[in-house]
This record gives sequence, structure tokens and C-alpha cells, in this order.
Amino acid sequence: MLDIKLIRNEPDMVRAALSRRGPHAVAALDTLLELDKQRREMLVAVEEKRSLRNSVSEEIAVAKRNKEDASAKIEAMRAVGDEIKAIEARLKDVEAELEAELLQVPNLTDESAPTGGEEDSEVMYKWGTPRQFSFMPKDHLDLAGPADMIDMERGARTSGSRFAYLKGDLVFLQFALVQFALQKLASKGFRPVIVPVLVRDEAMFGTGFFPTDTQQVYRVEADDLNLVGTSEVPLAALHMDEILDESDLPVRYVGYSSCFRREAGAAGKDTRGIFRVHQFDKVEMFSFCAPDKSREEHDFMRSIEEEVLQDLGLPYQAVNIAAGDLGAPAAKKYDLEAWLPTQERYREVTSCSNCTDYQARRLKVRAKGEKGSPYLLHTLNGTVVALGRTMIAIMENYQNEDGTIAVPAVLKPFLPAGKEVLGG
RNA sequence: GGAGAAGUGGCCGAGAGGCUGAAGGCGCUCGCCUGCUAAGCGAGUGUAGGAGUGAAUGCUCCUAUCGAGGGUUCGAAUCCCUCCUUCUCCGCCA
Repeated sequence: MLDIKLIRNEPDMVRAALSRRGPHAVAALDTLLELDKQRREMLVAVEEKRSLRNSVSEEIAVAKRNKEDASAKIEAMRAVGDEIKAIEARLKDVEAELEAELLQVPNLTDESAPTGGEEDSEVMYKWGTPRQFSFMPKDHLDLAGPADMIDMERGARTSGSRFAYLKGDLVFLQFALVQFALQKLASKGFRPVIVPVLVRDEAMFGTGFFPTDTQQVYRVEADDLNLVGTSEVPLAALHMDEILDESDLPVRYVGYSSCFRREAGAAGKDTRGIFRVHQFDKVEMFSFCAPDKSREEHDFMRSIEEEVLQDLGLPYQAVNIAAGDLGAPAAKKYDLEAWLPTQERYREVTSCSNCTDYQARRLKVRAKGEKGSPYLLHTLNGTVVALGRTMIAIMENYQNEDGTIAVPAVLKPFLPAGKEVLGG
């Protein structure tokens, strides 16, 4: 959410920063300004009347104590009370409307995010060299299917399409990756957290997934809860309504959770294997930091993501996402895309976003120093390891001609002793 | 799931329709004082919104805020309703 005061005081700047996302992003600005004006007018009116009522009520109290007659004043205040109620009712409507509009407005874009849509995202650089195969490489499902490490058919029978059973060595691989990631992140000051994956609407609104992305979310109607699509949601909400101690910043967490996505609108896209499924597990980092440090923190997160892929020996490219392709809460986003030999292209495996104060304003996460007033923090999130996609990349890049999969050296300590290949 | 109890400032804790933004204590900040420290004395110390004013750190005033939201009343921390959270007991369960 943007600060209404910023929109009020610097409408041209706001309009310019938002229009880089496309025309839809600025559509509501005039309405917003008009509603804000109405709201403030009503506020002045109602506050004047409340002030009057407060002072006269005080006089009534004094009169009663002195055993004097106050019936005229009481009568007058009864009328004022009715007027207050009338204005309050209209004010409430205007505020609700203002809030609803404001919730739809995406974050301002960072000037270093490229202008334009998806096709304008900028490949910043590449790392590593895609492997030259002396045989025809198989895709992840051709590798893991015959070895009975991925079972799509039974996943579909149990839960429907885009659900899978992962079995055997793939399960060991997943937990090895989790251990590897958690230990690396812990050593960099990120506190490991296992989060609730069912969250209230507040958490979804607070992180900016609601009201715009409701169709992507599994909702448990009976309890008014939502299954999270990423542990970003419960991690961001971890300090909702809190004022953190400035000296503790940055506050960094690494979460591990299952993630649930309806993938509405993705019909027919990435239908093979586990590249795009309704449920997957992910190790996610999250940071609350001082406003003037978030760019630095964003680069730090990207460097961690790169370190993970480099440690795993997976060739990748880093992409600076264009303004028009950013999610609503993000001011700037980097994706890392790993090389998939059978698709002969780079595919997204991690993503990290600087949400500036957009989520913090909604969630009311602030910090305060020795002196001065509380201020909103900046929030950042980034994928450490998206387990499904990272395992796909490992399988495809590390495959042997016989269909087994070699193990990246850094994972060996986290796999069962003596396991040299997966799926053998 | 059933039955009870409770939620007050950074913390503890009083208050039970008006004189309460909230006693008292602790903590914290500033000042005074005392060889140092401790103690003592004095003052200050929540958040948000709005109006006015200034070049500006700001200042003045108003409004709201005693878990959240409604209601009763001229007036609600205090009375009523709904919800949330915590605790105790019973049931169930990994």
C-alpha cells in the first residue's frame, strides 16, 4: 500500500512511477485523490462536533455535581450526537472506499527496474557453461519416472492433475537441499523458521496477495483461512503490528514450508512433470531492514541465491524484471534462471523482491531507535531453494547416460552415507 | 468440541458511567546533587489521524485510542452484543 499523503503531496511523481507498470496502475489515482479530499472534509466536520460534545458533556458533568439543571444542554447534545452519527456513517463509507481503492494500487517502481513488459526484462549476466552432452539428455520426468522417484499418475489419482508423489532418492535429495540451504543461511544471520501455512486474510492482504491474486489461493472456507503460496506470507506477518528495535536490524529469517498455488490461468502451461505443480516445498529468505538499506539488502539476497546455484554447479542467468512484469508489492525484482538442457533455455528457479515499505505499511511493521518516531521498515523476500525446480535442474544437468543422476559435491554430506548416484 | 476465567501505557498494576490519556510502582530520558558507583531530588516519557503555523529539526490546537468491531447514553476503560487471543478443567488427538 502506498502512503495516501505521498499520493496527495506528490501526485505527479506517483503517477510517473506507477505508469511504468502500465495504464491500469494509474487508473484509480484521480478517484483516490477525490476520496481523500472528501474524507478530510468530513473528518474536520465530525471532529469539530465531537470537540463540542466533549466540552459540553464536561459542563453537564459539572452541573450535575452541583445539582444544577442541565436538561437544555443534554437536549442540545442529543441533536449533536445525531449529527455526529450521520457524518460518521458517511465518513465510514468514504474511508472504506478509499481503503479498497488504495489496496489495489501497486507499489511504486524502482527506477532501476527496466521500463516495459515481460519482454523488456533485462538479462544482466550469465554464470557457468551449459554442459555438452555426449548422449541425448532426458528430461526430469524421463529420468525420475522410470526410477520411480516421481509418480504423476498416482498423484493425479489421489489429488488431481499437477500433484505428484516424490519418492526414494528424490526425497533424500530434497532434504539434503533443505539442510544445505538452512545451514548456509543460518551462517549468514538468517534465523530458521517453520511457519504456519494456513493464514488469515489479514496476512494475505498485508503481504499484497489480496485483493489482487485471490484466484491463485486455496481457501479453506470453513475456517476463513488461506493456504500460502510461499512462506513469504507468514514470515512477513511474523512482526505484524510490531515496533522493532532499530539496533536489531536487519532482522533476517529463513523459512521452510510447503507452498500451495492454484495455478489458475496456467492451463496447458508446463504440464509435464513437477515443474509447475499445485504443491511444492521451498526454502525462503525474508528480511526486515531499514529503508535506506534495502537496495543493499536486495543485492545481498541475490548474491546468496547465486552462491547456492554456483555451489550446486548449475549454470544460470540473472534477470532484472521489467516494471510491467512486477508483482504488486515489488518495487524491483531479480530472477535467477537455471539452464535446463532438455528445454535448451534458462528457466526461473529463484526470485527476490524488494517490496520497500509496501507490505510494512499494510502490516504495520515498524522500527524505532533511541530517539525519534517509529518508521516503516522495508521488506524483502527471496527464494533460497525452490525444491521442485532445483531438483529438476540437478537431475537434468547431472544425469548420466544410464539414467542415474550424479550428486553435486556440496550435497554429499547431507545424503545417506555412500550414496554416489541417485535413482540407481 | 463442551464448561469457566481473563485481556488497561515499554513492563507490573489501580480504576467499576463524568473531575481518567488513564492513580501508584518499575523502566527509560534530561537536569540537580554526592570522591566514583549506588542511593536521593526535580522534570519529562505511547501511537495514529486532522487543522493551523514556520525555510526547517519543529511548534500550537483538535480528534481517536484501555484486545477488535458494533450498541446503549448528553457522556463508556467502566453497561450490553459479536469476534479475536490467553489461561484452567473435561473430551479428542500427532
